[in-house]
Amino acid sequence: MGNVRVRFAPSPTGPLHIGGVRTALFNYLFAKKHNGTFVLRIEDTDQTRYVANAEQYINDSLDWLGISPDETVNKNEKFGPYRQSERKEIYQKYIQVLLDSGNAYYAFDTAEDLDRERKGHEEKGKTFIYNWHNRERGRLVNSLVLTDDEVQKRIKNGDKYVVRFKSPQDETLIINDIIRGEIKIDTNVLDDKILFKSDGMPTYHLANIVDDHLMEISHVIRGEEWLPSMALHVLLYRAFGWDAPEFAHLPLILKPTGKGKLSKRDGDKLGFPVFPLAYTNETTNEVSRGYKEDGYFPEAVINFLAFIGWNPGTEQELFSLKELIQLFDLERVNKSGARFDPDKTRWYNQQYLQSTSDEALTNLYTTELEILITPETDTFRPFDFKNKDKNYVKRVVGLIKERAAFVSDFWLLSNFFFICPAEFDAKASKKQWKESTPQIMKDLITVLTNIENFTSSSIESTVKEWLTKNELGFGKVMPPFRLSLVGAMSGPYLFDIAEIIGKKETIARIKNAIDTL
RNA sequence: GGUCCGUUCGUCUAGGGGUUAGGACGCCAGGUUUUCAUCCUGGUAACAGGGGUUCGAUUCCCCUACGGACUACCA
Repeated sequence: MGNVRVRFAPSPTGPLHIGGVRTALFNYLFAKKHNGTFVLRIEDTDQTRYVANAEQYINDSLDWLGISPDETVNKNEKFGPYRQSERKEIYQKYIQVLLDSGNAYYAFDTAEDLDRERKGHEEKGKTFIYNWHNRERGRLVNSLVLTDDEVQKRIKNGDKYVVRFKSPQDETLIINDIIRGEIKIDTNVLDDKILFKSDGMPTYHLANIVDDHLMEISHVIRGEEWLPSMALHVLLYRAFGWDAPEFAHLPLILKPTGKGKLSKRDGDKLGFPVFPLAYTNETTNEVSRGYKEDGYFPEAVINFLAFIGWNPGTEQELFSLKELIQLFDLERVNKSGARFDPDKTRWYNQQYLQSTSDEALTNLYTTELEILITPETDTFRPFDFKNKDKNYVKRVVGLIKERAAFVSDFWLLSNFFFICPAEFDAKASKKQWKESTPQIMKDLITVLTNIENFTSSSIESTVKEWLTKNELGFGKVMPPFRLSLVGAMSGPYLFDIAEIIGKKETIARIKNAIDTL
């Protein structure tokens, strides 16, 4: 393969959606696989939809995931500027080339005129296409039906106009897509798309082709929503006399349930993030959840995103970014859309959490406050880890990590290692705390007091010995014992808990339970 | 409506003219843990339908159905 240059070209209209992130990832993987260059270009030609902090958000997201561009605004600028709003003159120059060669023309139709045409056609059950079909009937006002003098007069007069592409007649285009193969298009069904808007800005189609050519893009990897535009784009390259890049249209990410593609609303409704980073809408103050803030590892997000619409053909599921780069192949990308599966994303994160060292998890647990403060744990997180011995926390983490999928689960799973249970699970208390329990617990305290070497195994053997000697059932002792230390019928192996919190605290908690219950 | 793209377990998918159609998530059951979770083992479950081509089709071709995208002076 020659010099590979790919680009991710989002428009800064809001936070980057997970589908966009997947497109960026596939571009990144393809670039790295072929020792190519990954370019980030900002497509901000629509001034009405521009959102100020969106560009920063895009950069932050790619940085967090570790798939930053090689070339973009303020970074290795070889073909800049990388913001389309700063390339206006370039587009003006190139639209003139198309006008001069007769591949484009001026159109003066107003939005109302066009609406009326569309409605009229619709009523007759026909489809309105702005192309040679009706152009020649002289119904539309453009430089194909107007004389040159009239056109010049209107322009001088300050009349609003757009520039349209003159699509060819009676041709069958055979275009190739790396993922889908050959696609046939009849040029007669193609619209004469607007290339240049009346506000002096190009549309996506023009800017995209001009920039991809000027930036020497070799492969265009983008979402399937662009497939219908591919014919226009190929035609545009031809009109300019340029070689077209290769195209690959990625399958869409669909809603977990129901119809259509994944949207922001689905995340709110089903309780999973749709954005890499949390995002606050500046005008509405509405906050959207992000994978980062929900406690996902970037590696896990990369892994599950890579597997939406692609797989290496083996039975391995877990891959590092490095491995993904090695294995990635556009030929193995699926053609059909994939439903998003929140359960599987959780599973991926759990896998990554299990393979993360206790040391690293302890650091996250004690320092990354934004991970800890999630909707679930927000209500009770009174603990300040600053005064806690780090080794103590690390032992706790080692004991509870296998039960967690997120670092944000840790507090719920381990709070009793740090604070004495303030209340006891009502259902469990009723069931496990009987009339005779207080006396048994008092005896247990005596037994525990006499243990010199307060380790899990010695506590276990001593307590079990005492149990058999006095013919006491496990069921009478262990459940209330657990209830005393944990406050509920859950948690790691009980003797391990006792060892970690220590003899003094263990006994204090049993006393506390006797007093409370 | 028109154009284009697609269709293997509930979901993500492997496979490919002759297979017990494989894996993962989820779900269910058993085991471990005298708790809960994890973990382990097992189970459930699929080639959209109809025509061809062929000795043979889930695999190739056509049609239908269904799903999706696009159909803006948005990208």
